[in-house]
Amino acid sequence: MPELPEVEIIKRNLTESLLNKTFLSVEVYCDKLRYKIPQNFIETIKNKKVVNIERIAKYIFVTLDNNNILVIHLGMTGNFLVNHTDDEIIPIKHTHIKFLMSNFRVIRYIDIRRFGFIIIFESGKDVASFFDKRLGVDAISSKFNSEYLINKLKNKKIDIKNALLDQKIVGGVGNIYASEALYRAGISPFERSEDIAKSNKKVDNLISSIKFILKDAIKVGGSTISDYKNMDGESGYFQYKFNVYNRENLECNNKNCSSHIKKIRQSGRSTFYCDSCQKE
DNA sequence: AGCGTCTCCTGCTTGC
DNA sequence: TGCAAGCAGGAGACGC
Repeated sequence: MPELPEVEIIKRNLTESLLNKTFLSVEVYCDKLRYKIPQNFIETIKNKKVVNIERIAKYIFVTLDNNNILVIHLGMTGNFLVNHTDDEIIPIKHTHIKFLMSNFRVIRYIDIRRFGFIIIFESGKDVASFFDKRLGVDAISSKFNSEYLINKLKNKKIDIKNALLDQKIVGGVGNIYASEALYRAGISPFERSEDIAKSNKKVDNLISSIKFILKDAIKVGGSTISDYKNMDGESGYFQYKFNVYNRENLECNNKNCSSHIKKIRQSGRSTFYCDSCQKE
């Protein structure tokens, strides 16, 4: 599932193919994504040049030379596949949008579950007001610091695992890296957010664990990025070496620990943890 | 207001 | 073997 590291790699990949290039054509095969693709989508993009691409949390922002901004979220299964027009373009199921760029790159947006979306904003101001309500700071930015996090957690009764999933608290962490970061920090997923906020040590540890895990995953993804061109588009995401995620009943990777990884449900989401390394 | 649950979607896995 | 149920998860909607 694309969380911050996967989105960052996809953003870097898109930058290579899109930046300073012009959309020659756009084809929409399915407009029913999380938000319906608007009627004017094609005409808004066609013949426009990409002047900037950035990522905040799990969002990718593509700025065009008419100042319009494409805001992209990959949902659960969204991905972009890049080919050259000279390549054999193998048809792939669940291809919803196809872009042809002025550098003869064919970029396909593929999204099996269609939880992703691409919306267009006319200005940066519109983008800001959209995100003010629903997004906190980016998890690997310097703005994600102890003062910020303590402030966000201090009155929250929810489990810390749930807090990490709340994009208004920290942007970019999803269900997989939330479990991984808590394991690395040695913090129980059940610990209440307001209690974490009372301990500077825990807060600092949690922040550095989150940043370490996300940056480390970007490094791993970065080394496998060349495979993207030849990918079949079905799997899509690189595999990080998880310590807890999807490791139910397997031995804890901590050499000094003889426990096994537990899997439980927290607010309808699976949480993986080690009950001996992660104590409240 | 704050928090938990449901929902959208498809494909893979599990169980009868 | 075949079918149906269960599960996976991001984030907005909804309900208490």
